[in-house]
Amino acid sequence: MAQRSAPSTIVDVAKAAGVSVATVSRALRGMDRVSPSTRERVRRVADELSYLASPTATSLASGQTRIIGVVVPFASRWYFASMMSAIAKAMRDRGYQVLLFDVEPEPCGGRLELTRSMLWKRVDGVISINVAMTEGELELLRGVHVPVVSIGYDLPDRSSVGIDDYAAARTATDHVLDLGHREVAYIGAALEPNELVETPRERRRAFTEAIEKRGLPLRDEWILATDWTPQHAHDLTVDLMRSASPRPTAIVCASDEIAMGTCLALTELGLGVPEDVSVVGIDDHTMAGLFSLTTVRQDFVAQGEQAAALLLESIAAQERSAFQPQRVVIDTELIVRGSTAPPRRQDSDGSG
Amino acid sequence: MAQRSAPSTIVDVAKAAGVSVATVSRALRGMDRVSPSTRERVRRVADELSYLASPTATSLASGQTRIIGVVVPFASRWYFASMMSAIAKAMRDRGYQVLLFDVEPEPCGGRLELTRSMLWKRVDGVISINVAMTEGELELLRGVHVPVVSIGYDLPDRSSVGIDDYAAARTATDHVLDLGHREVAYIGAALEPNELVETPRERRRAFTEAIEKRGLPLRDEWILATDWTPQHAHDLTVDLMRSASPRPTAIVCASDEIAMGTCLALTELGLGVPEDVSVVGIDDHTMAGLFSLTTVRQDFVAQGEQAAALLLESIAAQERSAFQPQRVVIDTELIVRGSTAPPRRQDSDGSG
DNA sequence: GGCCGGTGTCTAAGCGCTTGCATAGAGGCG
DNA sequence: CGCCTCTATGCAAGCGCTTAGACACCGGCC
Repeated sequence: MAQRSAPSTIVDVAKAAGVSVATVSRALRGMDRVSPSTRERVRRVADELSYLASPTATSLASGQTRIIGVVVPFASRWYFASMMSAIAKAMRDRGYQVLLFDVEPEPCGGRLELTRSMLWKRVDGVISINVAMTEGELELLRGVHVPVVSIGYDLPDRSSVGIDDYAAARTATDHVLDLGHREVAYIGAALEPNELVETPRERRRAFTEAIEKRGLPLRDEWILATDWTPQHAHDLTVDLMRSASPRPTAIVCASDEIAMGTCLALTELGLGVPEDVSVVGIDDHTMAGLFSLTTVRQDFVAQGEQAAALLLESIAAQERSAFQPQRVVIDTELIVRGSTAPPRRQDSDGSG
Repeated sequence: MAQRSAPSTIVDVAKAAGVSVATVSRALRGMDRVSPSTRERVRRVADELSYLASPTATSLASGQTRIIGVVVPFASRWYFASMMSAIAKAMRDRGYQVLLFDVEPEPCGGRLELTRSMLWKRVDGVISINVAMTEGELELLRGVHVPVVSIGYDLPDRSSVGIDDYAAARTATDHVLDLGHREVAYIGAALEPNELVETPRERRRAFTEAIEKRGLPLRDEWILATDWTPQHAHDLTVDLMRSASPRPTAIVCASDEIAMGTCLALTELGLGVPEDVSVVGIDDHTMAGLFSLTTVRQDFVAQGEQAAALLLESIAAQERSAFQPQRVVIDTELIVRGSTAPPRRQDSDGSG
């Protein structure tokens, strides 16, 4: 007589357990005001009927979807994919699922903007990874009362997690400086027009300040800006090494992908890494080991965890309307591999 | 008097337009049995109230979530991230959102299995990218009546899209063979225990058959299997080139990531690509150009589009309970870059 | 003029939960 | 022994939509 076809609802469980649906709901969700024996019985019956609360019904009634959105500018790029994956895992552990908002720009035209229909009553919160939110989007998010935490940059009145970009780039630069390099170039990222995104600026500032701190000359033509792609970095490196005289003996890269492009370019030009040129990156990319790349590692898992935690806090706080934004900074770590070494002894030193 | 705070519901629109909620629902969803004038009025009122149907309520009432799940074994790897991104875009164009099911194996233990709670009443369908479904999962999917389309492999009684793995690998192999290479190695992927996943097997078979077709000897020790990572490919390449005698003059790789690992290894060993060894891959990875990699390109956008289309068909067909699985094969294309060239003239040819 | 088939619209019954409030017992207390 | 306080449970009103079926109205037809 048991209906194997139709999945059982809370009503079935209530009937089978001889209680009201309200009690079933309470019992199964671990709320108080349910006697231990009733709870146990309800649980057993629910199990037997392999009852599972309908998420859509639950959402409608409770107003919560247990889904969060993750906004990324380029879902297929390594950094974003890695971060997304880390977030998805952290969220899964907390009982949430992740909706993908890939706002990658179409060939023509700017990136996709978040809309009310993507968010409203759809997600309990949003994690935005390094995407410069427009003023309109920020207002939208405020309007639909969706908490946000940002990764990699800060949003007004929102929690955020990220690494210390300045410190990471400073560590990378100081590393080659400590090895004795004095002719050091920097390949970074183009500065974003959006003021909120500080990574390109901060990393570059760290580089220039590290150079200046040692009293070394700062050459503008040795500070290059990419679109973060290895290809672009490759091309810039070729130009740089062809035209510069003297040539830099070390190149600090704002990311490992940039560094990989640079390494490939150097090899192509017949320059040895690190014999002729040292290269250091930031990230600890999956392929960094392959390139023997010295780098400053950032921890995706930790960032995903923190972002998840902060978002849930924001959600909870919103309900109590008692929200205090927080900033969490995750440590980075210098990983020394084979792409950096002291500069080759110069026959001409210039000094004296 | 207008409540800017509370978002308007269908009831508000109905009142303001002087019709019943049923009419609003019909009018807004473009159903028939609504007079043009009424429809127009309802539309205008809805606009004015900036009404948006609550997705949770709609889902509860209609039984559809307009969300699909994408199952990937490693969300952060390039292939999966690219495919996911393509799917997300194709689905977005069709009014669906994408829920991420990253089933990446934990350090210890197998991969995460899909559960009823991840699927039931949550997604209208699932696209599974190259993940070997267990028998339990297949049954689960059947049980919850969630249509599935698979990418990169076939599932019994379900639609699928993919490239012709055999043809792709055959093209790659024939390419180096046509260039005159006779000492050719293959670095592929370990064969999956799951019978459904044929990519590793098919690509390898294409290689061996191409070799045999030309009457060339097949050396087992020149057929290597990786876990798809460049690092593994790198290590295998180093071993191969150190131990083999004679050495292969060309290496066919089952993917571009493998090919990149191989190229890096060769460079490290002081071997030129393509002067000493030609390398060909499959995929046309974002970084393939950087490595000047000759490769067989596969089109992610087309695959994502097709998968989306097939899934929507499956969903529609399921409602009419008239489903016919389909298999769509997307063409691949040889992209010749600089990593392949005729073999260097051998002083010893061995022949006669 | 009565009958009929369309249209356009409404009524109301769900969809399957959550939750505020009412209530029935069970003790504890004076 | 009556009264009050708690605790465990039930009742029922939502949550905001979809949709089957009822119904009114209209013109056309014999």
